[in-house]
Amino acid sequence: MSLAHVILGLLQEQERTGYDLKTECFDQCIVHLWPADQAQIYRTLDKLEKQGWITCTVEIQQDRPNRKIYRTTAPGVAELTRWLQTHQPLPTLREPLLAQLHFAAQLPDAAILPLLEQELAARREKLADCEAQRSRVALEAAPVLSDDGATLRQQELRQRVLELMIQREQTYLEWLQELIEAIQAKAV
Amino acid sequence: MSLAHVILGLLQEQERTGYDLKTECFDQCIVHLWPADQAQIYRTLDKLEKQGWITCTVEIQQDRPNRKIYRTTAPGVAELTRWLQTHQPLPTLREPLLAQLHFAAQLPDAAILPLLEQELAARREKLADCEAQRSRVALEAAPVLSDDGATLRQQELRQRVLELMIQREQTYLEWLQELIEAIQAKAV
DNA sequence: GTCTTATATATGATTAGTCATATAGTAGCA
DNA sequence: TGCTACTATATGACTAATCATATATAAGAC
Repeated sequence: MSLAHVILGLLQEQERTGYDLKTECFDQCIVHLWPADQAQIYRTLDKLEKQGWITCTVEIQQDRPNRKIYRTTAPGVAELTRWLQTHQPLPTLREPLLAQLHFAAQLPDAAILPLLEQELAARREKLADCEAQRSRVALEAAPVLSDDGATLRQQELRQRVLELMIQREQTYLEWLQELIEAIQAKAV
Repeated sequence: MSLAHVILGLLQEQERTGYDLKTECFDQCIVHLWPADQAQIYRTLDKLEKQGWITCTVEIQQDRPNRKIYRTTAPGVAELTRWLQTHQPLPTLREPLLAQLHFAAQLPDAAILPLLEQELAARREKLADCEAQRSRVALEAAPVLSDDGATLRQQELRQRVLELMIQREQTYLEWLQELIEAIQAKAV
């Protein structure tokens, strides 16, 4: 399961609580990479702890609920390193809109077009989100110009990953727009 | 659940058995659109039948196991039409390689490159598969030039869907190649 | 004679992911 | 005073998907 390894990766960067993981990582930078909900994060933390790949210390707080701060162990880091070098099978992607279009020929234009328009709007939002994230990573990168090579390399790799996600969304958007135009021009 | 609707769409085209669905549809044209394994197909057929959206008749065969031939019912077609016009939320995609790269900065080039090369090979295979399918659909389309508009529209839509899948794979491949070159040139 | 492949359906077990809800204290707002 | 929002963890219930295996017959390969 890759979620476990993503969490391992995040905890290796920095010790964190489940809440931190959710609000700082999964809701922000990891959303488009590996979405995970709160329940799954906490359950995976339990699993990782039982595996011995992470440990936790409880921080008792007076004004707020106690926090369980997790960090990686030596076997955890070893497992992460192993996973990082292991080729994963291509993800199976299921795109509802494409499945719909595969069967949509019988529908009139007036039924197909709204579907495409809604997808267009949703995709534009996602693209904007990825672009905003790219800007944030770029800003992070600036102050580290004098930093060590590893950090630079990380920024560069993450930028590239974002770049791909943005390009893919752009491809999708252009395709959608062309399809909409073709249908409007009665070419489909 | 969209699998149910994909099956509904396939059965509306033509009556079929679970085995037909698996071998003719899901293993061939639907693989890259909505992969499904045999167990899931049979269980979904049961569910659709209980829902009253499909019915089946058993064909008794002497030399081979009996076949359960499924077809859509009127409520089933109505449900398909409703679904075809209902906007579905964007799929959440989880790409293991991108997740790995997000954390891969610490790895030496010699560890990252094989990962990228393996992905490249797998993606090339997938692209070839999609392109082969596009050729098949194009061949199907040729004899129907004189056919009714609905069939032409269907071919056109399916071509467009395939076109997008191909474009997305090409984008991915180009990105991968650029990344490999950048790493080899020590630019990352 | 055995092994594999094709035809055909069914089910048990498990994992991964989602949705909802519970608990519990603090802080700010109206 | 009550309402909402934030911090923080936990669990029950469920769906979707995957993996393995069972059953049964026939045809063809070696």
